[in-house]
Amino acid sequence: MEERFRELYESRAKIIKALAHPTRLFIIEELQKHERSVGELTAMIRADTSTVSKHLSVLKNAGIVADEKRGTSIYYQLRTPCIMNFIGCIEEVLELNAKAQMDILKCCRK
Amino acid sequence: MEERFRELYESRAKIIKALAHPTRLFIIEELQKHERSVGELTAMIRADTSTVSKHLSVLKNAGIVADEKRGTSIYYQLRTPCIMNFIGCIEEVLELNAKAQMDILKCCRK
DNA sequence: AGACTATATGGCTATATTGCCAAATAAGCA
DNA sequence: TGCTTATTTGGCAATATAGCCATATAGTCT
Repeated sequence: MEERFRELYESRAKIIKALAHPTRLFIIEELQKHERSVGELTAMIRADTSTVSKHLSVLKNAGIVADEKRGTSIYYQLRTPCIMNFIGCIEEVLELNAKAQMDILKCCRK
Repeated sequence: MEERFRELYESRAKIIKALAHPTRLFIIEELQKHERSVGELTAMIRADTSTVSKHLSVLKNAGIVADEKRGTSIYYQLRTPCIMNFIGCIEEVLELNAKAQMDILKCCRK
């Protein structure tokens, strides 16, 4: 693997890592419907504000969401909705896994 | 966020986490072209065999790749090629980020 | 200015991940 | 059987991440 390739994969991995957390996946799915303020998200997630804020800043640093101050709150929105497509693929993996698990159960029971 | 939702996001995050590493992204891209043995991949990546083997087992546990022993080697293949689509979206994020960076540079220079 | 609200940051501990080495396993072959 | 090759596993040190608390910042309102 050549060096410049390694860098490309590194950049991609950084973005993907930003997606790789349950809370952040929730946030992304929520933002796809609506833009949301930190407070609104915090209420839905039921965690410390600071925790939610940190998750948002991870997403923002990765360039996945953008924020906009309006009135007294800061609203976050999804910057690249294509992110959602990819959830579909993850779901496909999960289904395959579940199916494989079923097969194991079926085959070894009479 | 209700409990059962949390579990769904948890499952998704596990899969995504398995993708979130440069070496594993390389492996996935490589497997999309070809199935490959551990040895072949190790040669391309130039890391310890044990390291590559562990990366492969992460991908396998997530259900992203499957392995098949044939002859003296174990060949790994991509189980859900849709994984590749999602790389396209990651690329889109990277491009947006780069563009934003350019804008910053342009705007603040005379 | 002072008080209040919304959000972000620093600091900390607990936990997870990475990558190497050494050792274990598994299979094929002399 | 013993040797060799291919791959996996265990152990360990270095590093990164998560989440909470306390604190800081920024803006609004009186």
